[in-house]
Amino acid sequence: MGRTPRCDGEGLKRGPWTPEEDEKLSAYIKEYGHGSWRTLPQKAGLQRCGKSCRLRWINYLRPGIKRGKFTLHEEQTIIQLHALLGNRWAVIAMHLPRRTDNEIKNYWNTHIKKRLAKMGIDPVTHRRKDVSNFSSSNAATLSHIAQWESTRLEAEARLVRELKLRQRLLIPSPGFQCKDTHQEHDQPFPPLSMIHSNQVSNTLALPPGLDVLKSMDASTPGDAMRMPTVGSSELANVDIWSTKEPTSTDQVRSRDLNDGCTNLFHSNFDEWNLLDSEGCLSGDGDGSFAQEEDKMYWNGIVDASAGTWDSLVF
DNA sequence: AATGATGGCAACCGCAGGCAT
DNA sequence: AATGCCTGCGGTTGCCATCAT
Repeated sequence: MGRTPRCDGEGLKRGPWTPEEDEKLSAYIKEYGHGSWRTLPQKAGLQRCGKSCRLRWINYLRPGIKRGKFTLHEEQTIIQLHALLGNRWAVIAMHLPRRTDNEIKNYWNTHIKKRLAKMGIDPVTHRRKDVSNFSSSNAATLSHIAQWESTRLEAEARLVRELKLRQRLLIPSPGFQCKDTHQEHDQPFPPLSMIHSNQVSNTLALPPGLDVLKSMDASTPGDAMRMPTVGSSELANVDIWSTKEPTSTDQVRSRDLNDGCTNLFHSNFDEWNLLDSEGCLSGDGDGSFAQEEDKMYWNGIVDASAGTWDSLVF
């Protein structure tokens, strides 16, 4: 494997970007595209290394980037996907259009991680840290933990179900938009007519970010016992039959499936009515939740996952 | 008001994988 | 097959603003 050149070239600037540099970079990319990042700085008249330019563009200057407070939907998507995927920020970012992996990573490290830890939930495993600790904790905390756990399991089960359903049908979920981590573009699935006429490949690759599902698929009995269940009515909510005009006829792309998962999450969150006028999380913006708001927040989780613990059907 | 502690976030570092030669 | 380049990713650092004392 090749060696990565360091950004320590003679006369190369580092550190915070100035407005002038931003303007140069933006203007150049808008005019010519980024092309090779290595050669871009020279062409654009910047005393930066290509890597620095790329980072600045992707995380800050790229059009359509959403900044500021995370919405409840976004936060829940992050938490649930992190429970499934771990620190795979790039994959998680695919589910949060217009957010960068760097921003999500920062938000996790500075807000969510701390909050979960405060509640006695291990941010790494998404499980209770120590049962004995909770024997003396108050009922509200216990309730929150239980809610969190049920929601985590719910998310896992939904992903597995969705995957299995699509594998069984050998079709992807249509209507979902394909969102590249760093470049938004729509790439809907081909219509069923094309699929049925074998105009598209039957290949359904497991999304790279969802490799975990492979192991879950062959889960141990113990793991299976953790899986919550879902009635057939929920499957009906998965809109697998809607069609859109195709732009791709080759094969199902893994990230499309990823996005399907996001929609799945959001289908539950739509029931919530906990957002402020801007659709943002309650709170004062410094990451701390008032106790009452926190209760509502987590109660929303349990509401969303209520009634899904029936029989296990895959 | 001064100073240290803490939090938030942009940016950097180094590794890994894909691809071309 | 080996090598090198380019890009993407995740972890970490360091700066700056805010808060606490």
